[in-house]
Amino acid sequence: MVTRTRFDDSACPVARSVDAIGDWWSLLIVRDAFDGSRRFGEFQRSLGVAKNILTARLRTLVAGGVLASVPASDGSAYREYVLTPKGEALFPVIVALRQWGEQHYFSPGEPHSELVDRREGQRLRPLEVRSADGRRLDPGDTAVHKVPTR
Amino acid sequence: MVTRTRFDDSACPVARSVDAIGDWWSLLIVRDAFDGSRRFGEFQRSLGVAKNILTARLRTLVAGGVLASVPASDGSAYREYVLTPKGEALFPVIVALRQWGEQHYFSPGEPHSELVDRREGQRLRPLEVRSADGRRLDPGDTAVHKVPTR
DNA sequence: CGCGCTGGTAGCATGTTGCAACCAGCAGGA
DNA sequence: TCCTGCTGGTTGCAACATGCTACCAGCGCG
Repeated sequence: MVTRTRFDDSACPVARSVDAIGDWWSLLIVRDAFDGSRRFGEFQRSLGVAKNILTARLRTLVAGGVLASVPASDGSAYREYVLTPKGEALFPVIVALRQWGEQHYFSPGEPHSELVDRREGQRLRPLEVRSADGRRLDPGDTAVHKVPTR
Repeated sequence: MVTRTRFDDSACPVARSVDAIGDWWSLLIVRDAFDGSRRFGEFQRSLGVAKNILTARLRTLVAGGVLASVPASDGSAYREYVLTPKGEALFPVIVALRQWGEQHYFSPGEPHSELVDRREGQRLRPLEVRSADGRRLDPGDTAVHKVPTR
């Protein structure tokens, strides 16, 4: 039932993304999906979310094309939830949130889960916003080009 | 009153970020701050959010150190809300959400607000997740290194 | 000194969340 | 075959959060 958007500045891609994801639980579900969770129970245990909420979120994520519901890979009669290409495209969003959290909400040395490069086992390089010709950009180097309402 | 976290997998930086931001409105407030909004009324008109909600969100963002409340720059007795360095560090998060929205929730050619490089006026390069040694990484190239609960 | 603007509060209806209980299908064991 | 436990839900209800509307206080200008 995501027919009506909650945020009416509909020309802004950020608002549409936010509306498409739905809520924070959905984002954490996506994070868990990146971390390898596939089954209802895995998400439920990992998140500690109420089952009815999880049911609803999984449904809207599937309806929104972020997750797909596929037959379980272990041959059982159950289903699994896997990221679609559109869901995988959320990777930079999750990484950005992760890096911001690492930076500002952990004391130095405090243990936390880490996202590492599978080949080298090293932590990732911080995300960088770059211009079309490759210069690093800070917020002040950018401007929002508002579209005329015509 | 963000004393208690809503998400208990507290070793995950993503969860902490999500908890620190609070809700989607807060994220859109931050987006507007990047776009140049500073005054209560600007946020309110831009977002269409109820004023009591906006009041609460601005307060928690200030309490969380994402925004700072400073005397108005025009000399009036009012206050303005500006991003702190911690708030500015959310830039990649907003850019990532924006790019995902542009990619998946607009028809080609559909008008929308654009974030451009101020110097060249060009749209930004898509964010790229890279390893420490600079290789581009897809989700499958990474793994979450869960921390032992000791 | 009156009026409008900004930046809020207060009260209330409604919607959403979360908890707990319940339930159906499948699987394995005795 | 029946018992038992696990997975993946659904349902009902109480509590909380949201959003709307009305109201209000301080500033600033004429």
